[in-house]
Amino acid sequence: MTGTTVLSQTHFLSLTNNQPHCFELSHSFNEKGWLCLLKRCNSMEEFKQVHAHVLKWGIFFDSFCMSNLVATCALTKWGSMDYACSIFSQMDEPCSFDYNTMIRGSVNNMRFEEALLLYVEMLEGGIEPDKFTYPFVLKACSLLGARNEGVQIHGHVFKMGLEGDVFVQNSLINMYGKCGAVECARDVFDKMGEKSVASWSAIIGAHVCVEMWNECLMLLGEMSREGRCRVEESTLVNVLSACSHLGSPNLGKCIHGILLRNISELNVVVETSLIDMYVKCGCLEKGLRVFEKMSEKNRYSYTVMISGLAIHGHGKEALKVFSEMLEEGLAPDDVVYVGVLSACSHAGLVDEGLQCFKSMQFEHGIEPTVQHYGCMVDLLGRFGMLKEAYELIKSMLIKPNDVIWRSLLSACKVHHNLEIGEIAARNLFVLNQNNTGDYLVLANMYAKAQKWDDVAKVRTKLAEKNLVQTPGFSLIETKRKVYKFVSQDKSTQQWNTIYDMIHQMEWQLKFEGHIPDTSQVLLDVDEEEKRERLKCHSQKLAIAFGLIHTSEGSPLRITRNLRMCSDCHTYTKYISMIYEREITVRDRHRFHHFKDGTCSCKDYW
DNA sequence: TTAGGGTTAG
Repeated sequence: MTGTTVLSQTHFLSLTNNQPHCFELSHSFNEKGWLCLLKRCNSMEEFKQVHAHVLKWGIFFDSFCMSNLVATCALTKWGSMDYACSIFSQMDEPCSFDYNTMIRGSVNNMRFEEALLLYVEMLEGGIEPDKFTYPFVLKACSLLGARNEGVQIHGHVFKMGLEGDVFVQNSLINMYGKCGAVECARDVFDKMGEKSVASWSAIIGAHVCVEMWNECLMLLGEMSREGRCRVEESTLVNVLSACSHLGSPNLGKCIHGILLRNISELNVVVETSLIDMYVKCGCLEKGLRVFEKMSEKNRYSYTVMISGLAIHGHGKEALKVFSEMLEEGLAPDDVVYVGVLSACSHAGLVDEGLQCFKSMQFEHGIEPTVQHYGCMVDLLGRFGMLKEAYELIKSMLIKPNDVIWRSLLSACKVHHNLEIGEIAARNLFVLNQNNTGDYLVLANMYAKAQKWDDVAKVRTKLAEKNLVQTPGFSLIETKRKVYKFVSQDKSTQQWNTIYDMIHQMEWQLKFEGHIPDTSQVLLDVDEEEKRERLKCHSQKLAIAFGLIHTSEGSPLRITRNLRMCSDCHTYTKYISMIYEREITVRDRHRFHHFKDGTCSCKDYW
């Protein structure tokens, strides 16, 4: 506990951790004693008293003393950047040390523009920046996403002859990475002599920023092969994020192994990343095991667990974990409520969702954001309560975005309500006219209602706008390698074998009574062509590849970038039964676990 | 004279 401070004319008394410190000011203050006192300050109150005495003793204009006052004020947790600025402004000749302190303090206090202005002021004042200046100036650029400024500063680094400093190089890699210029980051990295762990973390982080997940994993491999740097937690957190995005549990498990071998006690950040990786890779059980074993849980860990249970359709369990979080005394925030409401939505828990939406606002004082409304519209809409969903949108205090209207439109498609669907589409097209998927959903609804003129109108609009559909793809991992398939894909060398398998599967499916749902194909082609197109959707190609390259009975895991079409959903249910395989598919919204001809979503998705 | 540098989860 930090107690009160009483500073008299002759004594400085501070109660730190209940230990009184008493100094004879007359003996110690005017020499090095003031530095001692400065170091013992624990609050601005105490600092101001030391400052007052510095002024009283007339040592204020000693530059060494001023530098230390500024540094203490700008860099301690309890300090004040404004107060530091006021002392700094009184300095006649601030040196590079003072500028470095002020730049660092500004960055730590999220005052990034100010940090850059200080740097400019420093240059204009003819004060030469040193190797300590650049890491923080570059950090300001990364956090501002200021690539142009970063490039100029990179030029200054060369001019100053500091391009060989490992900290400056690491900062450059980070700056380029955060600004999305991965090639420039790579250039700095490749030219480095000795690389530190931070260099590897920074370059992997740079690839994470631009979602080059495979490259992240390759870099980790390179790092281990080089063997000079010990892999640290922070490096692996980045790689775990790559595994989550790739949906690659085997690689994720390897990383977990490396962590367990190298680090005796994992910290809460790493454990949270592990849970996130496992649940996003479809291994909910493993995620739960990590979660249960955690010695310390915070709001982040609860959020990943709740959202994880949500995307696997375990709404009731997600609500149970949420209750545990509240019992632990952790205050919920807006992000955890997004997880809670989406858990209700994925599992069709309408009453519970409505209840949570109310308690979020009235018990916990959290204003609903557009994401919360999105979850609620999704929850009501999926359940068929389309009028209620529409009423909720109309009652919103904030402007609904395209995601909200899209959610209503897709619910209208599922429940065949063209009237509200058209309202949703109209509003949606005001906000976003360039999403091909939206036009296709509307066209699909018209097609179901046999309104062919309207289908034609939507198609014409698509053509006029020159919109191209986002190419759907499916990823599958076998033997620790991730393979990517797009619809009608013939790019792989083995395409002949894969298409033979597709053909074989088609016969099996026909025998079991599967009828392809050609309404999913909105092309003006005959039925036969539609069936041909349908059977080569990326997910089916990935399944065929998986069946060829994995041993009998082993599970298949597929990750997709888009939502699954209903034909792929039915098809995969049949395949799980015919080939006796458990198939987990992660689409844009959630996980589907197919087993013995059924899906864990119970066809509610 | 002083102190100071990179990276990490929903």
